[in-house]
Amino acid sequence: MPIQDRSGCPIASALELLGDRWTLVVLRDLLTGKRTYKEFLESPEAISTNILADRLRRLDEWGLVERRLYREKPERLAYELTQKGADLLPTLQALCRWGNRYIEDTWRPPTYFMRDSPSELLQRLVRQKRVS
Amino acid sequence: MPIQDRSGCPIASALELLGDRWTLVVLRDLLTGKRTYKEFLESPEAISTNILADRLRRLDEWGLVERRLYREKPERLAYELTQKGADLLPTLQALCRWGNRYIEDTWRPPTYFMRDSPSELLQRLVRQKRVS
DNA sequence: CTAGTCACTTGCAATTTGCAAGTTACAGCG
DNA sequence: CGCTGTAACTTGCAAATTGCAAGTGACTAG
Repeated sequence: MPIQDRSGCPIASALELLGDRWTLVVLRDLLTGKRTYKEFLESPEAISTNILADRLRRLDEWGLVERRLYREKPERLAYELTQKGADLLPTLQALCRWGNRYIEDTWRPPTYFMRDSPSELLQRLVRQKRVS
Repeated sequence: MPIQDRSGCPIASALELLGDRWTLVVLRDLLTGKRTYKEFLESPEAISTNILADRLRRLDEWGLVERRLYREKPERLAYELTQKGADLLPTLQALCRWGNRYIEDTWRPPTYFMRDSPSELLQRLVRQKRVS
């Protein structure tokens, strides 16, 4: 639970949700096509299960993702980015550019990740979902 | 102290330094002309003194700021952004745009903050320092 | 009937945070 | 000289958050 900020600063306010070690990593995964709890767990950063559940709950509460059953029996659910969530793409792109420039041995993300607009990327994710 | 990440992801790696509630708020202050410990403390978010000292130490260790005595007797020091630090401006700009769009009652930052390139802003800060 | 998968939750120790108070080094005033 | 004030911290400690391991419930496949 974050401190209530209410300074009115858009940056400080955004950090109430995003200002921790994991939330933006989950966002990165969502923006590169991951959709299930299991897929997030498989990322190389090895987030622990309770933290992941908590961050997904908060992303849902803030309206950056929506939970959607993609199969019943057995119940399986996917987390899908909303426009609000996808609109953090430019922030992640900028952060990524900085990381690539200043931190050694960081890999380059997929081309589409650095090139697409939030809406284009959202479309890409919808198409990908159809295929799988 | 952050977990050593070493996933190689530029985003996750950058979050080793930046992924907390306060570091980017201090960066925001630096990018809008604040330079001393006292000035950071006066920001409306009310960071506590031990956290501020720790974050400034880490920003220094990572090379995003440099400590500089601007007066001896009594010793007074200022924190000055390096190019590496100033190059986070695009990330903060993007985050700011997102905050203004999606979080209610957030104020608009100064025009130059949203318009300048990192180098232009750095120049602006140097000029400002001369005047004060 | 047994083992396996997915999506979690629970318990608990270790770390980090936030708050208050204290410290050091000097300056200015009477 | 003694006192108050300021800048830039540090220290102590309680409270909150994190990380790790183990457990749970619903179902499926063999």
